[in-house]
Amino acid sequence: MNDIITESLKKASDKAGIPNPTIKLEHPEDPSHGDFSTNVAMMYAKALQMNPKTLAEKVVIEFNKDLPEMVLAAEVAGPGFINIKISDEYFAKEIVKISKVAENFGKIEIDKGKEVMIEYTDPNPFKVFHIGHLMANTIGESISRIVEFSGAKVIRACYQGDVGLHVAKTIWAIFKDGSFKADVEYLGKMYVIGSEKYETDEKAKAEIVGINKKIFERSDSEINKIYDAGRKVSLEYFDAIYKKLGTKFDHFFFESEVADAGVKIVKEFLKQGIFEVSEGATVFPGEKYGEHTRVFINSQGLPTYEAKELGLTATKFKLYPKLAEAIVVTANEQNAYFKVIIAAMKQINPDQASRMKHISHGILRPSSGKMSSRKGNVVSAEELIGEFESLVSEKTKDRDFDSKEKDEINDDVAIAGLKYTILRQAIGGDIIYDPQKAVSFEGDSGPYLQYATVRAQAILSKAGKVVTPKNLPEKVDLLEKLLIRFPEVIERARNEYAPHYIVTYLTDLAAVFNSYYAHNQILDERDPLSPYRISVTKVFAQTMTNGLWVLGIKVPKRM
RNA sequence: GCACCCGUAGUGAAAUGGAUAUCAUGCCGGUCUUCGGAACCGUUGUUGUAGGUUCGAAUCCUACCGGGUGCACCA
Repeated sequence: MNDIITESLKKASDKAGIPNPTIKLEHPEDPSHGDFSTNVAMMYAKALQMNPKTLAEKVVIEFNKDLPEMVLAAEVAGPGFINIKISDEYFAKEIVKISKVAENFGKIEIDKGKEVMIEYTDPNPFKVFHIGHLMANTIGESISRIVEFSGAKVIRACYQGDVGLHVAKTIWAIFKDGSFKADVEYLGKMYVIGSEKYETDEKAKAEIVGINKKIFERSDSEINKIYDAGRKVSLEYFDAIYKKLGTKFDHFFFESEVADAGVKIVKEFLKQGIFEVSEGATVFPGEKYGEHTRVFINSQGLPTYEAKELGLTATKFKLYPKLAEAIVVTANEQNAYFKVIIAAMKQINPDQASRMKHISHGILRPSSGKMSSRKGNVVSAEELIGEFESLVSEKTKDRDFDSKEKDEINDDVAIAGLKYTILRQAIGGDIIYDPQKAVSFEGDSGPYLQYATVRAQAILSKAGKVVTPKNLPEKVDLLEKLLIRFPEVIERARNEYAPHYIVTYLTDLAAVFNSYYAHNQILDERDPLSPYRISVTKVFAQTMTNGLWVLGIKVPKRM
């Protein structure tokens, strides 16, 4: 529909004296202004030395001469907008059409045939899986699903730091502690101790650096034993969290696997002058490219995170050479770091560099202060999910469900509340998480969306079979108009890597449906419009289900 | 010190350079509780400051004020 209208407007504008115009079609905020509007006349008025309103009138006259079928009327309004009204019949017919193939409603094909890798979450074995990882996972999973919904083949990747100083710090503390427990909480504690000593105690620092080297070399059997056991218990623990969150990774990358490749690249391009040796370390002199200098190989000859990143990227493209995009989701404290990496990549492999995309998120903070697993004042994902779950179970405790179903509902609702909190706002900013408000189920919330969907599902199961309606309404509601926009919303979310457009849309849609529900009797055997309303309800339920799926939120059968 | 990001009702957010800045929450007031009231309807209240660009600025530019993050061998 959008394309047809844009085309007609283009022709009309051309006839009205605007040669080859760019047409921007938008939905006016105020529905009384029509279903579409465009500002072509205002955009080109100045260049043509005309009054925008007069120009708009001319365009409308031309447009009216050959109206697309679904358009009812076009008129000039305000400072020179052209407002377009679509016939109610068109909307009603579209809804009926969609109701027959609702399962795929919203899927688009702009990425058909493309392969896209998205790397996200990236927790580190031996460290806590904290709420930052939870945030990255929620965002990365949603972007993955948006891209999938757009037709691409998505490869979900997770990159885990199984070597590096953080591991050495943990193992050092375990040696000092004298005992070893294969338990993530214990490992987390040891990491905090090792980290503190590294900063404050020169002797400890030297020992940790020594252990780090041995980890890389795998030269000490006692270290290897602790290392292997600790790595295993961490990874199993992460798997349990992914399951709960609904993520299935296609590929796990480990720092230990990409380190050598990274070192090789740095050494090769050191010869070509891209890297330099400075104070015993191999660095990338970022200042030459408007960035800052970073160390890629330290003075002990070990690769830093930077070199490993290069190795990782090279490995990704080696395994999947066709990748149209290699997206990486991280916290925004890594923004400057990634700029340097991409600047270096541009020198090493400009083609691959152009396919890299870094998306960063802010922090999810419980009350105040920066969260850091180094300082130990972290909220773990487990704690946060647990908190949500117990608040949800408080609300469902009087419901008449058996305990197994209730557990599932509590899980789905808690995760919905959490993911909604993260995805409702534009990616990048901090999310201030007030425990009380985040769990409140009133108004904007994941459970509100689930509830509206569940209500619609209940009606549908009572209605039985959805039949093709014989009667269509003369006037459609805002609900139908909104429903039809779903694929547009997906496309915009995909183009801007912005799940929050979908959240905003679904929240709007659920509110409009709840209002429709309150004002219309949907099931009524005597009402000839009832079959139509059932079709609308079906399209609504499926749009919500599909939209929530894209956000990584499940819809329970009952709640 | 330098660089980047962010300042929108009491609170949390939205807004593709467009029309009267939207939504939720909060406060106050209301709704045949037949299809699931975790709902619906109404009232109240907002673009950090000062300039500039533009027919039009929350959005772009400059300065200032306030907050966050990052800047050499951590990840």
